[in-house]
Amino acid sequence: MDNKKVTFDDIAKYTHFSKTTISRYFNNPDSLTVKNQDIIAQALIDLNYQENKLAKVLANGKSEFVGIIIPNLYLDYFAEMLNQILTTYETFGYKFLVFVSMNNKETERKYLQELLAYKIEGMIILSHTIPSKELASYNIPIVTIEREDDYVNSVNTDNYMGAVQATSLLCKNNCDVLLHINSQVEKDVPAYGRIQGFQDTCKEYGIQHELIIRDLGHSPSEIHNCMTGICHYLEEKYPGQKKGLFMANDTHANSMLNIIFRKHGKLPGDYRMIGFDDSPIASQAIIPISTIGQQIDKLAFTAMELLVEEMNERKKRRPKPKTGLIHKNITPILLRRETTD
Amino acid sequence: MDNKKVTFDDIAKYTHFSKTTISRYFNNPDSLTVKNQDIIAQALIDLNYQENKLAKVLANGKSEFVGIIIPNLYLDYFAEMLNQILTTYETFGYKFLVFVSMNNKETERKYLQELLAYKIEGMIILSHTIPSKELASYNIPIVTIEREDDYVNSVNTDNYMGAVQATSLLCKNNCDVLLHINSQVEKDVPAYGRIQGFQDTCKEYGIQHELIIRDLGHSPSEIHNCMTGICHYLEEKYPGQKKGLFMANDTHANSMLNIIFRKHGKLPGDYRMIGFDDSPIASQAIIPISTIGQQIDKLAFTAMELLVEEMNERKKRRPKPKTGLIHKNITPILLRRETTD
DNA sequence: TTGTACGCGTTATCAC
DNA sequence: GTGATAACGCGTACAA
Repeated sequence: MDNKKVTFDDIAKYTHFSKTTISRYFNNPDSLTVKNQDIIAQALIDLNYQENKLAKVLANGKSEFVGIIIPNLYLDYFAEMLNQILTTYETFGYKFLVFVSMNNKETERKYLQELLAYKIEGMIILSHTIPSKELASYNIPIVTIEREDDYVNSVNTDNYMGAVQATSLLCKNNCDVLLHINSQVEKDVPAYGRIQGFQDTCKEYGIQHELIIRDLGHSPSEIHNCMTGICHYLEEKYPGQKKGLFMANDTHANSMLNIIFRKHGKLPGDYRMIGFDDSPIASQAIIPISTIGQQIDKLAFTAMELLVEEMNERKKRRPKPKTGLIHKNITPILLRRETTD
Repeated sequence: MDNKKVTFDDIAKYTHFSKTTISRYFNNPDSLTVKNQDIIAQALIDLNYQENKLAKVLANGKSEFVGIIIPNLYLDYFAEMLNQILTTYETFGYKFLVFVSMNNKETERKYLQELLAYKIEGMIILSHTIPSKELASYNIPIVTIEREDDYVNSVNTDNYMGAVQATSLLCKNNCDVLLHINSQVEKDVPAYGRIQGFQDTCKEYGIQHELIIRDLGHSPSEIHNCMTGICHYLEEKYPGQKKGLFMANDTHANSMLNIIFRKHGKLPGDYRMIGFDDSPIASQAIIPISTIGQQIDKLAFTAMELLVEEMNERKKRRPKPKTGLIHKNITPILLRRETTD
């Protein structure tokens, strides 16, 4: 009813104990007699006490806040990642302050300041505009996921292995020529492994292949147009040959599949295709798309695990051992569906 | 470098001012001489000061926190909604503490307690397990989005109007029979308007129609199986007739479309279809799906607007006028694509 | 324009 | 087992 906040003082007066005892009831109950515990417990109910964690933070420094900066939520890779990170609350108890950066550097810096002002104990960074060197300079526990990580701890999908799996499968599907269609990727970001893995594997198999790097656009229609162009290109350049397409992600794969399917009324036998991510779109496509499934749950959980370790370290020893950087790799999973044999 | 936090006291000593003056520099700079402002500004840089908003909150009560409880993030309706809500930070400056509830009542209550403990100024609720009556009893500014809202302020899509638009379009497409396929929906949730709007409009047009209410399942495969069954049912019951399908959402629409398309190699002329939500899947489908687009950005912004008003009210007048509940409606937009004429 | 003193709600350090 | 009392970092009357 009343919004008047009841504090330890109120409880103390009500029970004729001191504030200290009330505090102990919460933080070290065993140091009170069972009887007195009951008295206080009852008082909490009578007075309808609600704890104030902010005051607690001010007093002991542990905010139990973790900051998150994520580029967006319309890519379901990010949405699902955030979902999984938030879910770790059940395990670790950390609360999350989340900011969507839209890939703007200045904006991100502003968000970083806000997060620091709220005394977050650590942060998880998924956006990629701020160099890891700068991130590291904030001198706060940080784990990045799937981005440049030269100066910070990180968790990444083993993109290289994923590409190897995808490329190998296409080879075993007896394709004549292998294509990897991707946009320009910097060499220092984990996703570059998809390109590297594709090339290495093709060479290892000694199979004809081509790397198609283009600006694939961002909106669905841009992607669609670009894929249409590439489709024409392929049919002219490799007529009659069995083409194995390793797409950069499931969205692109779906777009390409739709184009081919509408053209031929099916996925012709001279096309095999595999995507990346295991987005919902992959299984909801006109034909379920084979893909390399990122284990987003594991990525998220591992990231928090790593971060929690770091944060605990901060709380204990003064002389932090300053161990080297930790980069964890999560192996993706090959999901065979209907666009490969 | 050092993590020793520098406080107003440190700045005060460094500049030979008092703490109060430092505080004023931030909250009422004009009350200082320009010269002294500069001195303090320089000191902030020299000492590398970082503000502590938690202390500020404890002192003045304004946490600038808003709590969010959202069912999940794998439905992109929720993901996009969260995206849009978080984006309002640029406008209103409120930070968001977000919890994913997975539709568990006890879990949600626990989250509510956590949120209250962090002195949130208000909350936005998208999950629907806790009755609005209980929510209202927490006596804190609340806005719900698209859920039962008998006792709280809310923002909802005008589902009824959306259904009217969809149904009317199918009528104008000269369909012989109209079908609305949905799962069981409680009458007190806004989405029920889709069913009501469909029925009313059909009656108004005097057109043959059927309401198909089934448990449509949750996983993609469950949905697929269910849609397959319904498809058979329709083709047997309404052979040769032009069927206008108003699907409960785009995911269902896409699933149904895939089934029909794979069966006939196209969307036959005796099928028209329209979905709901304007999810990405709608435009990425094998044929772009006509749909009723929820204006998620407007829903989110309006919700925050409403919440901010409430929160400001709390900060000012003691005798809050206790005005009646506010339920805002956002009209959806008909998006004609290729599954309707 | 600037300073003093106290309050915000909790924890930590001593005592008893 | 329990209780004073001083932090924690900042805001805010009230003075000067």
